[in-house]
Amino acid sequence: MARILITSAIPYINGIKHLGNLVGSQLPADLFARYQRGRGNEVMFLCATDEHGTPAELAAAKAGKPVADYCAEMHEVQADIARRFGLSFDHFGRSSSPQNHALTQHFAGQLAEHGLIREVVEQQMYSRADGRFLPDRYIEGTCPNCGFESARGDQCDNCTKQLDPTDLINPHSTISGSTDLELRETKHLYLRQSAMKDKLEAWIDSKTDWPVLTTSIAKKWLNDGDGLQDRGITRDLDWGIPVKKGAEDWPGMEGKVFYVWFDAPIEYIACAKEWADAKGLDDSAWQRWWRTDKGADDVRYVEFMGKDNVPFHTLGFPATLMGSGEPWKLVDYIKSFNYLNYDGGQFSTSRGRGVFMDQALEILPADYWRWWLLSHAPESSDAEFTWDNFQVSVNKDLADVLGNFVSRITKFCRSKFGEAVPEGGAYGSQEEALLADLTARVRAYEGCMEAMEVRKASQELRAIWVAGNEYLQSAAPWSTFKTDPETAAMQVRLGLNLIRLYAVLSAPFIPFTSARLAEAMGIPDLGWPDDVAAALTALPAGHGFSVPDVLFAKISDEDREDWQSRFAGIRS
RNA sequence: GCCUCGGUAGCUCAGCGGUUAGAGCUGACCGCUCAUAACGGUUAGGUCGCAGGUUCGAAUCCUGCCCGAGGCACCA
Repeated sequence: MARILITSAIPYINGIKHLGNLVGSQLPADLFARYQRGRGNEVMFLCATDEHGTPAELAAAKAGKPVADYCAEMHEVQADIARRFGLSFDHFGRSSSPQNHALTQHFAGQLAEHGLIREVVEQQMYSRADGRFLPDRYIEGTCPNCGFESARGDQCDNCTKQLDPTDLINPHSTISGSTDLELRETKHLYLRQSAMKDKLEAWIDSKTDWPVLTTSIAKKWLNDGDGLQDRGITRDLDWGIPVKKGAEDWPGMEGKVFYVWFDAPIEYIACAKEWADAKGLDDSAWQRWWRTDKGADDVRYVEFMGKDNVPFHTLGFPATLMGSGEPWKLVDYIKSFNYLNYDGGQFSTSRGRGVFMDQALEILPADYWRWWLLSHAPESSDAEFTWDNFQVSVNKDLADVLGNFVSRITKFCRSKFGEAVPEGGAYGSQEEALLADLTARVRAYEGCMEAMEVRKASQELRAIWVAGNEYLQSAAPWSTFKTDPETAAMQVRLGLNLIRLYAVLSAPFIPFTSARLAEAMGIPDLGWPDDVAAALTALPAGHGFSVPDVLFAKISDEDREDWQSRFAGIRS
């Protein structure tokens, strides 16, 4: 039995995520986790909320709540939505957990001990009105190069020139609008990534099976300009993990916290400890997933993320793990995704444009979204959500091909043989051909799922559903029944078994529907069909079943038009 | 500006050096009538972004250009 460790990029705490965020990491990670569990492998699937940083502090202030309370509430909101989408995390943790505090401080201490931390005194913009240091992007002013009035402190959006906040004319805080800014001296810790450049590069070079999208970004950072640069890992903020050297205080760093991108990936590990603690297990339970000296040497670790997250997962986080000098498990495969756009543009939280996870579940069950999103996952390039496409895909694939198949076979059986699997008859050439076809298709489906080729896997699954309709059409039990009821019984028995097979195979994509099918067929045990022919005899003659309600109601034109205008957002 | 990825039928995509460029959806036609007016079959539809080049042969390799997206280091 293989052991698979799976992490999804951890969603930021600030607000409810949209469908693009969902399909970019959590949903495909869930697909993979469910598939691997279905195959009988041991899976640890981890995700969490990413709770630190300036945006969390600002969102909390806007909501008029203490940051800790705000994050606790938003964590529950996100956890609830994730549950309702069927995201099957073994644990959904928090980067603000005590476990992550301790582990992040531990890593910083280890890195310092190995001479990989240096202290840097630097000048940074401070806003007296806001009472905080401002990240470059929170400062706007007039561009000295082109005169654009809303240039940001790091770059002018108009002429694209790279800027320093001190370059700006009439700089002001984008938080308060205050112009009362000054340069202040502050001390920060830098992770000496430059010292680990060769080690990181050798490691990246060994990953020959990774997508180009992933390795090219890493190599750019490694080799561009002067090569890999050191990275600041602390900030002057109130909310975060206090800077400490392991359990010891860090002289001169009082009142400072670790930078969110330093502690967020460490939460992948801390999350496993949260899981163990919540279950009352000791440290060996989570260490066997993360420490190669404590049982993790046979673990395959796969990370899922959007392409914007790649640098931190290919360089920053591995640098932290390698630099610790301890035998932590490094990622084996990174599956990265492009972006999902919404109807000709980007999803936009501020404009209310596009569908957000909570809204999606208000209008349709999770499986509709899961199916569409996964079968249109932005793997090779950016993808686009349109209501037309959504309506047509869902109606055709789910309602017509799968839903109607289940309906026609169960209802036919009920009317001719009753609500139990009929007995009698033996396979003929049509059935043998179907078994051969299905066996080949199931093996192809497994191949796609192992390779995490999400779209192709969805196409294979759909083809497996279609094979059922083709069989019914050619076998025509409604016609056979008139002259040869025994053969019709065999055909129907096979059809009912196909439903069970579909429940098993479809579970990674549409888990809620699979569960309904399994219940209707009266078979709670959904073992993976390693032997397809055998799997199609799992429901024996005489086994009772029930006719399920309509699996997928079709989306009407009225619904589509209604939703299209409802989620269009404010035109600008 | 630099780097990377993408631009293939009306739509969503596959193919990435070798027979007449494929699939699903949409359209047209036929069949079936068990079923959510569902299903099955047939068929139509493309100078493979543009211009050059390499090759016996290019959607597939190279060069340039156009269009879209991302990255370019402290925004998560």
